Amino acid sequence: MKIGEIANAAGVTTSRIRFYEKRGIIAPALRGPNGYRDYPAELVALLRFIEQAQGLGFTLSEIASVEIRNDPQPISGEQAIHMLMAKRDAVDALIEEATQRRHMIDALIEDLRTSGGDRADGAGGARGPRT
Amino acid sequence: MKIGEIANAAGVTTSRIRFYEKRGIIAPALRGPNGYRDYPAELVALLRFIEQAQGLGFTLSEIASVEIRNDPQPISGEQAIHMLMAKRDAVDALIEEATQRRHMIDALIEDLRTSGGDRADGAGGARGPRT
DNA sequence: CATAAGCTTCAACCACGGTTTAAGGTCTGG
DNA sequence: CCAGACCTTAAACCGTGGTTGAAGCTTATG
Repeated sequence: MKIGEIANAAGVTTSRIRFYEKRGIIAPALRGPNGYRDYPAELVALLRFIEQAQGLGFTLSEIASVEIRNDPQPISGEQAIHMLMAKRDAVDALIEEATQRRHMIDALIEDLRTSGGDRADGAGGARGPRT
Repeated sequence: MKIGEIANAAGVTTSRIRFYEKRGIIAPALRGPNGYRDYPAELVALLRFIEQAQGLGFTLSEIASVEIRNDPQPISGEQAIHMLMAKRDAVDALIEEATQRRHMIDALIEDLRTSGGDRADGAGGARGPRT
C-alpha cells in the first residue's frame, strides 16, 4: 500500500507517517522502483495503536519501545528471541502501567462521586489545613 | 505558604507554578507586602492532581477546564466524571490492544523456538507479505 | 553588616510532536 | 500530450509545556 492509502485507512496524515518513519517509530517502508514507499496493510493497525497510546499520555518513545518492527536484516534466532522477550517485558510493563492508570481513574471518579463536586483534588491526598 | 514551600511540598519547580499561574491553570496567589506570592496549602493537592491528570494524557487546558478551585461556584464534578469515564474506556481499549500484542509476541517467540530461528521478522500485526 | 538564599519579572531557550512549504519526480485520465 | 493527483526530500515553522538566565529586591543567618 502506498503512503496515501495507508494514511487514508488509518485516518492520519502522510506527513505524520513519514515523521514516524524518520523517528524510527515505525519500520522503514519498502520502496518501489519509483522510490515510492510500500507499506504492509498491517501498519494501519499499528498507527491506530499509536494514536490510542498517545491519547493515554504515552510518549512516542514509550510507544516505540513496546512496538515491534520488521527488522531489515534477519538476525539469529537467539538474538531474535532475546529481543522479542525484551519487547514482551516492555509490553507487560505497559499493560501494568495502564492497569494502574485505570485504577487511578476509578479512584478519581469515586472520589468525585462521594465528595459531590466538593473538590477535584482528592487523589494523591494530603489535604491538611494550611500551614 | 511561599512559592518555594509549595513547590517543595508538591514536588514541582517554582517556575512551573509561576507558569501555571500565568496560564490561569491555578488561581493567582495573594501577595504579601513584599510582593511575594502567598499560596494556600491546598494548592499542594491541586498540583499533584495536575501531575496525575497529565500523566493520563490530559492537556493543561483540559485540566484547567475541569479543575475545581476555591471558586465560590464549585463547577460540576459531572463534567470531570464524564471526562474520566471516557478516559477509562480508552485505557481499557489500550490494555486490550497491548494484550493482543503480547500474544502475538509470544506466538513469534514460540515460532522461533520450534522452527529453529528461521525468520526474525513479523509483528505490528500479522506476519505475511505486504498487501 | 555582609552574604547567601529566596523572591520578583521578563525574555530567551528547549524538547516533543507534528504541519507546512518549497522544489521537484511520477503516474493517471481525458 | 499534458493537467492534476500523488509521491519524494529537506528545511522551516508551530503550539504545548515547561526551563534557564539576567537583573534586581527581600529576608534570613553568621
